[in-house]
Amino acid sequence: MLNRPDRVLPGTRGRVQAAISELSFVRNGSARQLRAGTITTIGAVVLDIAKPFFTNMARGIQERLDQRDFTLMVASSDDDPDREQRYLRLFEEHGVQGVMVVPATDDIEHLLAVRRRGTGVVLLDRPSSDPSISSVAVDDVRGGELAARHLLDEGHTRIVFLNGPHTIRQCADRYEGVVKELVAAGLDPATALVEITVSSLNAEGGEAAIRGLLESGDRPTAVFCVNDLVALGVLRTMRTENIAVPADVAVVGYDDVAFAAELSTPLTSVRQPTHELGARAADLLLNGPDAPAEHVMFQPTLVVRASSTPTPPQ
Amino acid sequence: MLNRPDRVLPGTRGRVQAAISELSFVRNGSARQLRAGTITTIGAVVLDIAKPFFTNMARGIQERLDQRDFTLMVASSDDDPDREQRYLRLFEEHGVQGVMVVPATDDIEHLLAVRRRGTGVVLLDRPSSDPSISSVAVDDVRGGELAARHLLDEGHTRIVFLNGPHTIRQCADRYEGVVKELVAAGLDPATALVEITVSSLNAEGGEAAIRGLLESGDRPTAVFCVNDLVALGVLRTMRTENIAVPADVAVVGYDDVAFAAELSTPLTSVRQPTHELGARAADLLLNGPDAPAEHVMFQPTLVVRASSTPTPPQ
DNA sequence: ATGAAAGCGCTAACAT
DNA sequence: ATGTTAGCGCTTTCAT
Repeated sequence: MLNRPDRVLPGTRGRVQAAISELSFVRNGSARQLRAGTITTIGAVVLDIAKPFFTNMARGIQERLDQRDFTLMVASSDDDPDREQRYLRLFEEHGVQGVMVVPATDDIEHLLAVRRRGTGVVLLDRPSSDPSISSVAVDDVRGGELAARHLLDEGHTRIVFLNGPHTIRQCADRYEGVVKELVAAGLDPATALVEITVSSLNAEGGEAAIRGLLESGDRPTAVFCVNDLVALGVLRTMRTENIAVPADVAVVGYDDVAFAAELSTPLTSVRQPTHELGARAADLLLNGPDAPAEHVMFQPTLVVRASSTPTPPQ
Repeated sequence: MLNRPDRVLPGTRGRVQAAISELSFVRNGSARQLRAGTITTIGAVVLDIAKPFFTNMARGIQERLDQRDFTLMVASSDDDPDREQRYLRLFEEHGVQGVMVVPATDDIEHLLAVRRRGTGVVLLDRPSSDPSISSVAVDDVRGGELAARHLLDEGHTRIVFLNGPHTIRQCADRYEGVVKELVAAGLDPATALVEITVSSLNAEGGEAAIRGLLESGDRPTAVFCVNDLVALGVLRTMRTENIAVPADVAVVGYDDVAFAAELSTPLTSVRQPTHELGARAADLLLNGPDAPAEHVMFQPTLVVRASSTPTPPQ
C-alpha cells in the first residue's frame, strides 16, 4: 500500500492516509533496509571536511545522488588510517551501496577487502593501483605542465617552484610535469628549475621560502606555487619588497580557491574540476557494485589572471 | 559473543574469530538498528556544505560525536525548504538519534513535528522561537557591537556599514548592534552611521558599494563589512585608489576566514566560534531526545589586525 | 481488492 | 559456558 498506492481503492487509501497523519507514522527505514538488503546511500570518507577541495567535491557528489534519490554520508578521516577504517566498517555494516575514499595511506588492502565483500569502492583524488577498484583523480603531472608552459610562453626561462614534499604524490607529480615541460622547451632543468620545499603549505610557508630566496640574492622572474595559500604568501612578500607582479615576477598558484580571483593582483591558478570529480565518482558507484571498474583521470585547467601576465584575458 | 567476547571461553572465541575472518563476515547494521530501535547517528542539514562556516561547524560536531562513537550524516539543503524536508524525513525514517538543522525558512512547524515524534532537534545558527526546540546560535547583535566599539575606540565618529539585506536576520542583528554602540557613545546614528546594502555578499559587491560612495565624494574613515569577502573588495579598491589602510580608512570584516590573516594588510574581523557551535549542538543531541531543550547563544570575538589600527597586537 | 504469513539478521532473555 | 528462541517493522508472496 505504501509502495504502490494505485493498487488500492481510493476509499481505503484515504483511510490509511488519515491514520498515518493521525498517528504521525513514520516508516522505519532500518526495517526497510533489512528487508531490502540494500540501501540507497553512499558513504564518503575524505581527508578533511573543512577543505574546499573536498567540500566542492561533496557538492558534486550530492548533486548527482539527489537525482537518483540516494543520500550521502560524509565522514572526515583527518588523515588518520584508523578513523578511515572505522568509518568504512560502519558504512559497510550499514550496507551502503558504495564508498568513496580519499585514502590516508598507500596501502589499499582494506579497500580491496570491502570490494570483495560486494560493496562498491571508488578512490577519490588518487589513481587506483588495482584494476578492480575504480578511481577518479586529477592529472597533477598535467597541472605542472600547464603552469610551466604558461610561464615559458610568457618568456620566462627559469622557474622557481615552491613545492611540498615529494612524499605527497600530488607534489611529486606536479614537479614531474614542470620538468617535462622545461625539457620539451629545450631547457636544462638543472639550471632552469629551482625547487624549494616549503616548511608548511600555507602563506607563512610561501613567505618564508621566497624571503629566503630573495635574501640569498636570487630574484626570480617566475614563481610557481603548490597551492594558492603559498602563492598568497609570495604576493604579500613581493608587495612588501616593492617587487612588481607580474612586471618583475610572475606568480602562479594551484587550486583556484574562491579568493584567488579577488586579490588586488588576481592570481593565475591551476583549477581542478572538483565538482565533476565528485559527480563522476557518484556515477561510478550508482552503476552498482558489479559494474566494471573504471579509472577516470580529469584534466586540470589554467585560469590566467593578472599575476602572471601583463595581458590577462578580458 | 560479538558484543561481550569476555563471556566466552578463549578457545571458542578463537574459533569464532577464525570463522569471521574465513567468511569475511560483516555484521549487518540494519538488522542491529532494527533490533535496537535506535541508531548512533546524528543527521545534520546545512544550507551549503561548501561554505567554511558550515564545514568548520561540521568539524566541531564530528569531533564530539567521535568521542561517543556516533556518526554524522551531513546533507546540504542548498537553502531549499523541500530538500530540507526531504533529508529530515530520510533521517527520521532511519531512526537517527537527532537532527541538526540550519533552517531554510522561518517556519519550523515541520521541525516541531519531528520533535513530537521523539527525535531530537537542534537549530543551528538560529535562536529557537519555540521552547521545546534547542538551538545554538551566535549573537550577531554583539558582533555588530564589537566592530562598532572597536572603531569608536580607534577615534572614529562615523561608520560606513556595508551590509546585506535586513531580511537576513544576521544582517538586521548586526545593524542593531552597531546602532546600539553608537547611541551608547552619545552619537546620533542618523549622521554617524551610513548603511549601504551591497548588491551581492562578495568582493564585487564590496567594491561596487565603496566605489559608489567614493564617487559621490564621500570618503569614509571607517568601514564595517558584513563579511570578509566584501571587506576584500573594499581593501582592493582602497589600494587602487591609493587610500591608505588603516591610516586613511579603517576596515573591519566578519567571519575571520582563513585568508583574512594572510592579506598584505591583515584584516580585522569578527570571529564566530563555529567549532564550538558544532560541538555544543552535538552535546545537546547526545543528551538524548528527552533532555530538556536548551537555548545556547555564543559570543563572537573581535580579532584585531592591521586593517583597522596602526597598532595591532604583536 | 484485501488479508495473512514468512523471513531478512540481529540481540536479549531464557534454557540447558 | 553455550544453545535456543522470540520478535523488532518491513516487503513480498500467496490465499482469500
